[in-house]
Amino acid sequence: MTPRRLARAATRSDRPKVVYEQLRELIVHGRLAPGSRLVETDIAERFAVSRTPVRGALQRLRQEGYIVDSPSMRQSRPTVAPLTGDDARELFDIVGQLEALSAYNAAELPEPARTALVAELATINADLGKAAGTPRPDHNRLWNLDERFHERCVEVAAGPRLKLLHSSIKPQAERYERLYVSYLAGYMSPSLAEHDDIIAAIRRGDAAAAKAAVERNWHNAAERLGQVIERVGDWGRW
Amino acid sequence: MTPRRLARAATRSDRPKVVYEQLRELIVHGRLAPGSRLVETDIAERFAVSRTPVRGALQRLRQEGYIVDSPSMRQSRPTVAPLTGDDARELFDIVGQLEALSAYNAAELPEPARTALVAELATINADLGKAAGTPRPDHNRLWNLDERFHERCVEVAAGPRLKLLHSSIKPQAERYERLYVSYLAGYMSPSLAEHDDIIAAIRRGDAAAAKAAVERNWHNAAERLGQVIERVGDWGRW
DNA sequence: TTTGGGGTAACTGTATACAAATCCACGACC
DNA sequence: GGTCGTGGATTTGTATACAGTTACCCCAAA
Repeated sequence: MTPRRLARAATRSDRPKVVYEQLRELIVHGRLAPGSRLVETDIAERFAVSRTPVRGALQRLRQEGYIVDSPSMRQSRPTVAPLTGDDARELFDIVGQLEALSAYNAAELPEPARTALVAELATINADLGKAAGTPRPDHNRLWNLDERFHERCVEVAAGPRLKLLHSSIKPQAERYERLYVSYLAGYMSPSLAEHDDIIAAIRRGDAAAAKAAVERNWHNAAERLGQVIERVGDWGRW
Repeated sequence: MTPRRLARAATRSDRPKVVYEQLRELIVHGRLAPGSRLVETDIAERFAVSRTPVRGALQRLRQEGYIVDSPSMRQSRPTVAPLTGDDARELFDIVGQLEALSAYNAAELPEPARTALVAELATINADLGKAAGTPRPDHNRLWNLDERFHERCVEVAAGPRLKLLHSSIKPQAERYERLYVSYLAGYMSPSLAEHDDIIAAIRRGDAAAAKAAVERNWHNAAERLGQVIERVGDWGRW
């Protein structure tokens, strides 16, 4: 990957966005470990831009929770946010609440769109079941399918505000999911059943049930993940 | 008010924050009308700082939804976000979901804290009832009490992430509430009863009920507000 | 009177120089 | 040997100059 050229080639007003996306990618995929210090000048040099667009990207990452300021001093020293069990639980509950609202709206969608969505979700979940059933499941594929399942509801049914919020928070859950997906692969079958509940509720237009089903799915996921984290240990704390 | 001196006196690393807070205050209180253009140079001059901290403040306001970019062009021209019925409904539902999660946690609080919170909420709601019962209610006082009622749950029971999210979204609901509070004063009694439901659920430690009660409260508030907006007309659109 | 085009003014994006504040290491003194 | 202080290096915060783009205004022509 050659970030230098990407950022340079970017048109004027996209530079902060490009830097933001690249950094986020690095954080989510763990290439920037929790606790790492982010130095403006280093980043600027690395992407071949000045500190100005870098500042924009960092501020956004900070506001969205990907990076935090070192606790000690008044002058802010941004570091990659740590991954802890408590944070995971809170984060998953929040994402669950937001996606639950989407599901609520999805269940109230007018008829042609709703059936289409249900069909789509059913297909994805079936694929997910098949992928999980194989002897050595492809973790990346599992994650992608699960991701798409949740994403579709939001894309179709959420309003602009909800979409914005979701897109800024969801990737942070991705940090945890990507790290622990190998440990979580064994817990797929309850998740599959929960997805079926969601689909059924949306199909019959039962908004309250759809909402509750999504909340359950995420709350259970938080519990499963929390247990795994406690077993394996936190990252970025000691 | 003399913003010049405020921003100047602020210590180095607080300047963007001060500008942010002042601008947000102006927007929330309607002194900056929906659709107004925000020009970096003007703001910088007004607060007697350079464009750099102003940019930080604007970026934050944009990300939180207080300002939007003029629809047409690639270069961003920030304007104060319009107020519409649809947006109000979506916004209130989101805030409701977040506060519902807080209430859920509040109902699971360990014992000394929970009783204290319940007592506090009961007092506030009683004051609210008294204030609403007087012949010519003080709208500002009504709003403050209602605000405090909702705020306490979050302060006591929410985790750091939830608090952060809430503090960035809630003031946007405030924009609507402050504008329409005079029209909404007549609808206080259902809201009072809904508050009582919340208090009762937390008191008996019924987390699910507390969550549902908060969601109902906000969803109904969204409906009441939506009707008022449709009657009175949107702001910032025509 | 309205519409189209060109030119100018205004505003934002970027880069960079400078100032202030913190951290780190080294050394002196107890 | 340990601890505290001081000086330099590092890094962020701020201001400002410059470049590129957009919008607006004015004037001419239909």
